[in-house]
Amino acid sequence: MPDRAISKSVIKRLPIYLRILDQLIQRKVDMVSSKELSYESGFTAEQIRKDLAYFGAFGTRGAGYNTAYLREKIIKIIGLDKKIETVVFGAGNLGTALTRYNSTKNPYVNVIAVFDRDSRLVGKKIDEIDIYALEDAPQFIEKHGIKVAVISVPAAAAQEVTDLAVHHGVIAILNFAPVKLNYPEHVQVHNADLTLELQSLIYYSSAEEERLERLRKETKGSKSPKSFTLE
Amino acid sequence: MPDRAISKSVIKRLPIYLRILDQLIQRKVDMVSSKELSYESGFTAEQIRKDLAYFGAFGTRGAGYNTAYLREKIIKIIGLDKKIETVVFGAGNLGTALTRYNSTKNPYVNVIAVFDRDSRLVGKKIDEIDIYALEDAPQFIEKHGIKVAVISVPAAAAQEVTDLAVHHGVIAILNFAPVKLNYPEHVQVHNADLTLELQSLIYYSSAEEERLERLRKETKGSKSPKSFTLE
DNA sequence: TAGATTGTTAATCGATTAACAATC
DNA sequence: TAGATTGTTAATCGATTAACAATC
Repeated sequence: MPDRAISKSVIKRLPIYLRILDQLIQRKVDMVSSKELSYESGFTAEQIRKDLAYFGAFGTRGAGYNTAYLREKIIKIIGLDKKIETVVFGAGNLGTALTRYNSTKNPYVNVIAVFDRDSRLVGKKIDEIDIYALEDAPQFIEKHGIKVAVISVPAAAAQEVTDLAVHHGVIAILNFAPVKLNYPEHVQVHNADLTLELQSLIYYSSAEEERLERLRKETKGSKSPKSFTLE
Repeated sequence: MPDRAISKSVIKRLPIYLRILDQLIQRKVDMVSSKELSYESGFTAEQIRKDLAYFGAFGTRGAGYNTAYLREKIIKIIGLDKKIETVVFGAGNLGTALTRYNSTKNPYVNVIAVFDRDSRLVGKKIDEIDIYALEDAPQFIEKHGIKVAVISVPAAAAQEVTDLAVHHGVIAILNFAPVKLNYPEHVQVHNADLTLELQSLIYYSSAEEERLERLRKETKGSKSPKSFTLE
């Protein structure tokens, strides 16, 4: 186990490696080299080897990594070896999507309850998962020892829900509400603001458009557009 | 405008600054210092000043930044000054959430169409937005000159949809499908894999749990737990 | 043994932080 | 002018890339 804190960039890549390993194992591939992992993931082979080396020597020189063994190791490192139970706050479209997705496609994390303030939704189900009233959350969280929660409520309600969750034992939150949450130091909050993602993407698309436009102009204007590298 | 390419980290922060400025303007705040922006955003004042300085000198020494002026500038930098029209592929829960959200809460980006393969959805609407058949996408994209698309279809369909979109002029994609897409160099793809986010969050929550456990043990074992710093 | 590929150390690159002169 | 805060340069920190010895 690591002495120094591992960088966030490394941690963000681990689940990607895990998914690739899952796919390889399903395809009955026993061994994989860092070069092959590089091809599948888009990261460099050096980086992959270095990332893994932070946690131990999991490979075999000359041969590569045993897929099943490496998978086990990564699962342990992330902490997915014990089944993770999580709850979702907000049974809107996003909450529903997240609940559905994580109960069917995510083999490592289980959504076991959804909470919503809207009494018309309470008592209904998302697939097999019950929707409870927000008031029932404290008891539920404590009873099941829930440590991880997903917040997909409107921005105005997000802080209140955070306070509630944290107060009853939640220490990790994935927040989809477009607000900066306040929370105690021991709590981990990751923000997944889909609007921001989309907006920053625009920057690159406009840059690209301008580049293309400039290109068109230059190509038109220049006398000899023979050797023209796109870069 | 910048000579050297601006780093991705800077670009990711710009929409956050923009949102804070929007809020300040709504609260009739005219001027804001980098220190206040730091408080609102969680980034350091130095970093904010440096980020902005990449694009020009927008502030007034001794006074700070004019909120309306800085907002205008950031909008121009990101490329949100021309109304951005985008389309969503996949009218499932996630696609619906994204469509709703960006048509009501995102003042800078407009979803103008949703495409889905499921004929039972075609012809329906998400709020005011029409759901079209996937076959109609090529014509629609070309007619409206769509450059940005959101992909929220199942993993198995994502590559096909990407190919289609790119082939008809899309140059920027926000991809929610948990697959590594292949695409030409001139296309920008941002991946927003919600499962991966959740999994990497688990790492920190287990680390935190272990730390708390260690703490409990140590506190129990030690004779004099008088001066005990959490950090 | 020869070939392949890891694990690790060193070199480079990039991003953040600190410091401060410029100036409102 | 004095106080405040920007814009910018220099210093530090951290992450990625390159190189290669270790070893299967």
